[in-house]
Amino acid sequence: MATNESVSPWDLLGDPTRRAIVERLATQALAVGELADHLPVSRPAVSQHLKVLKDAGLVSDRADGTRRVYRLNPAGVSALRDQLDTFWQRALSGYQDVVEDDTTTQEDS
Amino acid sequence: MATNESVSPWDLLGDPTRRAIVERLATQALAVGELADHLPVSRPAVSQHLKVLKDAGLVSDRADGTRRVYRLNPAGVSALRDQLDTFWQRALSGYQDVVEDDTTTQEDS
DNA sequence: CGACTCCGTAAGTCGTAACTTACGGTTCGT
DNA sequence: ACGAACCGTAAGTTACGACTTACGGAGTCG
Repeated sequence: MATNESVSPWDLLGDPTRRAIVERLATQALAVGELADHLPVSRPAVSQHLKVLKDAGLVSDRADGTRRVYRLNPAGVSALRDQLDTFWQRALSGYQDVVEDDTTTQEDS
Repeated sequence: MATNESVSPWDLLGDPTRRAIVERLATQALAVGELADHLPVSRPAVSQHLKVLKDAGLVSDRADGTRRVYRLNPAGVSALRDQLDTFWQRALSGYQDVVEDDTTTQEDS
């Protein structure tokens, strides 16, 4: 059920609020209310975004009392990035890829 | 003026039609009508998408008789990819980047 | 010049994603 | 057991992007 591929990664990260949530969860696991406190939208809005992210397998949740703590799902993040990379390869194959030739990468990984 | 940064890369590539255009232009330079012939939308729709892509510096156009030939702009593509990479670094710094090697240490619901 | 091709823009319609408020369920503390 | 804290979902509103048709401009060829 995790890492659902039926949703385009562009749809997932297309929303700024959702990107902010992902960035925040990358720093630390947080409850819904804690996320909403630092976002310009209401708490239910955050819940709805989290549902989308969870359905896509990008985040996982864990009960902690009355709170629900969300964290990033490494496998989902990995799958997401793979999909984006796939686009780039499809888009730029047969085309001079001048991005990687830029050699501004500070470190290989 | 090229490589306008005021538009989010997610907004640019968020639309499937726009992604198809980019992928197609990566293969070869094409006129508006030629692009529209292989897309499920009308020619003006393609024109509007090309305007967005051009304003963002992703494509450049060249007059050829009555036709307008569009091609990808390498600098724009490079800049776009940099912006996306920036997001990933911001999102995943301080977080174990498991893209290259992950494990499904996951619990759901 | 006149007809034809190719294209960009204007104007308007429409679907949908994102948001709000309202409500009910679950859990914990006293 | 009662109230408070925390959350998910339903219902409804709204803003906006993508699309269409209609039109006019620019270029080409006879």
